[in-house]
Amino acid sequence: MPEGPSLVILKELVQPFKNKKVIAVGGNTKLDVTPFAGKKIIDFKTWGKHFLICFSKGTIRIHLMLFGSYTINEQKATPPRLSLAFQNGTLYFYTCSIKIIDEPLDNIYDWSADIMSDAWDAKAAIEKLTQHPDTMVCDALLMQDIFSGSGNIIKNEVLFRVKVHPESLLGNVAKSKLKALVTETRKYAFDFYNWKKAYVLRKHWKVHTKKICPDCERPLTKTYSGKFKRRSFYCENCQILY
DNA sequence: CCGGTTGTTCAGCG
DNA sequence: GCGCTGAACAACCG
Repeated sequence: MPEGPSLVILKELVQPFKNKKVIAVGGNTKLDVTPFAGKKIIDFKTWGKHFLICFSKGTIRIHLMLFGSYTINEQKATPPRLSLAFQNGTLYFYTCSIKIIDEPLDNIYDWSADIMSDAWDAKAAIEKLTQHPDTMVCDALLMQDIFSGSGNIIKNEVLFRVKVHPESLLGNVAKSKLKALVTETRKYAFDFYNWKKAYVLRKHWKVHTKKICPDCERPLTKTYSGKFKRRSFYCENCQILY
C-alpha cells in the first residue's frame, strides 16, 4: 500500500467518516486509544506516507510501513491493529505503526515537502538537493524531508524518466537536471495515483522489477544502491552517471 | 512454496 | 555523539 499517492486514495475513501463521531475503538495496538472513543474526527490528512486522523484534541498517526493495509466495513482474517467504528461503517488498519500526536501538526510537518500536496514547493526541493552534494540521487529520492511520500517505485521510475543513473552524486548533476528530477517526481506521483486508482499501476512500470530496457532493449541492471541499499533498476546505456 | 519486499525505527557496536 | 549494520515487524505476491 504504502507510497504517498496510495495514502491520498485512502484519504478519499474515508471521507464518509469525516465529521463523524467514533463510537468505538478497538484493535491490538498497545497504545491507549480509548480517549478517542466518543470523539469526532474533524479531518483526515496525509503527509507523504503518514495518514493523520485528526481530532480537535490530538491526532492518530498511522504509518503502513511495508506490509500495512486497511479495509473499510469488512474485516480481514487477521486481527486489526486499530479499528474505528462509526454509525455509518468501520475503518480497520492492519500491521501498521501507530503514534499519538499531541502537538499541532503544523509544528511537525512541512507540508511543502509532500509530493502530493497543494503546498508542494519545487523550488524548496531543489534548494534542499543542492545542500547534499555528496548524496546519491537514489538516496535523495527516498529522503522524506525532501520528497515526502516518495518510495522505491517512484525512485526507480523517476530516474528512468529523467535518464539519470541512480548512483549519480547530487553535486555533479546540473541544476537543470535537478529541476527536471523534481518536476518529474511530482508528475510521476500523480501518474502513480491515477494508475493505482485504475488498478493499472504495475502495467505502467518501465524499469521497476523489469529485466529489459523499454527504450534500447538491453538488459537492465539491478543493484542495491546508495546509503539506503534499496533495490535500483536502471539502464546503464540510457541513464547517465554524473 | 519459499524468497523477497512499495518502509521505518531502534539496539548495538566501533 | 556519530555513522553504520542488522534485526524486528509480519503479509502478500510471483
